[in-house]
Amino acid sequence: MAVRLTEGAVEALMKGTPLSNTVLQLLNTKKIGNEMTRIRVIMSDGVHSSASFLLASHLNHLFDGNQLEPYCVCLVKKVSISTLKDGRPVISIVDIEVLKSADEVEDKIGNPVSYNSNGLSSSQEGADSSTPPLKSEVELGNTFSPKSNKTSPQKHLSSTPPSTSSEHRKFNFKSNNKTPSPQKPFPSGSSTSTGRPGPYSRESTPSPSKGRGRGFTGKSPMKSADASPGSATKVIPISALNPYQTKWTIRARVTNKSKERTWSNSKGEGKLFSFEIVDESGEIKITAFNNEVDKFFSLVEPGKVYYISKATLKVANKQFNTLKHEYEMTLHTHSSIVPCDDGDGVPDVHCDFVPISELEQREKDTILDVIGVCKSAEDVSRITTKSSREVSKRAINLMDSSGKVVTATLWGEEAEKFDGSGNPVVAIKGARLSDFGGRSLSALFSSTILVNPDIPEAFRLRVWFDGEGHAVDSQSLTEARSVGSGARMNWKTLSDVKTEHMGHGEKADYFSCVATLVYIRKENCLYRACPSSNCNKKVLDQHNGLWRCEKCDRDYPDFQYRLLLSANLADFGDNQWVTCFQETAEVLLGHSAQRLGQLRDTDEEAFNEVFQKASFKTHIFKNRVKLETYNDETRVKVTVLEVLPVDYIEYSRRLIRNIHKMSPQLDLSEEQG
DNA sequence: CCCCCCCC
Repeated sequence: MAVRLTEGAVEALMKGTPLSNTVLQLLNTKKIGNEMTRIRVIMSDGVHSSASFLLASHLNHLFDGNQLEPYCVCLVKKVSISTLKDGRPVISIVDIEVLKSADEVEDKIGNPVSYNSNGLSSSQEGADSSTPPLKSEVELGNTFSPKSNKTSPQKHLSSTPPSTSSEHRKFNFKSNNKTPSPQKPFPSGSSTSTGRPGPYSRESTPSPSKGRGRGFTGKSPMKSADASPGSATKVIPISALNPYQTKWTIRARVTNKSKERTWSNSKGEGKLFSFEIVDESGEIKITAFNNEVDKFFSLVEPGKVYYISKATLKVANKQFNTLKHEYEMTLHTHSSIVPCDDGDGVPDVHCDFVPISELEQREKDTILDVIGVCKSAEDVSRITTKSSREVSKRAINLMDSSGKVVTATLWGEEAEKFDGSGNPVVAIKGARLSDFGGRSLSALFSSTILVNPDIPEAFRLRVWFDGEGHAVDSQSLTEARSVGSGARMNWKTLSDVKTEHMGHGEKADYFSCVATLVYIRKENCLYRACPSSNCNKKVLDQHNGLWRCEKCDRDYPDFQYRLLLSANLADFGDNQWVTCFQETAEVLLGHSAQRLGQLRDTDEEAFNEVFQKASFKTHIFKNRVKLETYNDETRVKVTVLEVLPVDYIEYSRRLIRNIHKMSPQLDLSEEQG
């Protein structure tokens, strides 16, 4: 039986429509990323093909199990589409099923042409060879090239131009590699591998290629003979630079570039910009002033590799330079910066992302890298600094898969241009950790802010957030309210609730308390609920594979687990049974209802452990209390509306207040400490 | 040769 592909699906997906259950033919796969752990896929609907598909990593076993061989026909059940900084889409395949194996199909269906994200179809050629390389396909790793890595004609500026035109030619971009597609991807070309000659060798040595800028299926070409343009000086590692040696060339990648800035002080005025570069040996900061700004500002592009020679080394001013190098560099009239098109072996920017949940353990003022989904963002605002300067600022809330949120502040232009719509993934390299509000982050002039960066962490977060993360009850490390906002909290001890007869009135009462979860009833904490959104009604097992919702008056093929938790809270004076619904219960237990349902059905031990771990934890509980009559028995019912992490400053203030309540003769001012 | 890293 012939299989019918979902014609038009590729175009729709590429335009950002997250179609489900499309039937597509897989034309090819390729391992990508520095660790070669991501699988990129070319999919075809018979009309168009596209290489913008990425297999979500939890599906890698399908690739490893040789199920995703070329020409197999797949049901692409679920996708998650994200957009790279330059606007190109990445279609993450979240769920897929092979309908017809490669053996059964044997050939390409139809005559698909490659669909480019600009909406144009390339003519003639088959998808395999004509698909332009996505940056992601060649560079996925814990790295990024911050700005565009376009292969447009290189600007070529130098105060001492390259000596020969042949060398210039040699540096031209090597593209359009039409090598027939190898069945297996070439071996990992991790830029930090040590089992091959280093990048400083002048010998012509074969080198595994990361494939930068080469065709999708291109085989690693031999690296061309090394040559530093314009001089006979040796290419040395950055770490070997010092002020006592002047004849050197380094080959390094630009990782961070400042804006052009002017200054004016008693010593004079001028303009400058600075950038940072990295090679296998280390990093160094380079500053250009005045004429050198004009000469080099537009040439130097983040992410690109250059030969650099003839600059001045001076001792780094550690007050303003966070890099480890003992020296920093200043460009002068004879300095030379020449683009190097072959960046093999030169590492990309590396981020050491600190999970948001770990920020509480890190020391204040640490410079670190974070990545998260922008859950929400403030509007931009203008503030005046202590030195009477006006600056724009915008706070954004970043969440990662730990469910923790941290507030990060962007400044100036970064604040103004930031667009948080669509919950982009945001990475900040070199943010400063502050203890404001508990823990928060601030971008510095030296920070790099990346929106939807082209790195696996970002794809992982995208898939996580679009799948389950958006519904997770997050907890912020940054206490949004400062002093006085506690006024919104009606603080009570548990004994207050009783002695003040809270909830006995017409309307419900609301109170907040600090209490410890001393007991959680596991029994009946989960129920099977209607899968339609906002219904939540318990469904009945029809014992025919269907679940009946009385409220919707419908049978469903599935259900969703929901939590309805009964727990006992205690503080220093009393205890209280409370009810937690889905959202609060998930926070207390640290797992989604769905996950707990699975655990209960498959791993009782792990299920029990969740409750053990959640027990004897102290939180701030915001509650509703109301008198309820049930079977002629009247009692107060306390429902937990929100669970917040205990902020120790708040907590101690509250303790003081309570102690004061108990011993009013003590003059304890809350304003102290 | 700069060196601003901010605000609640």
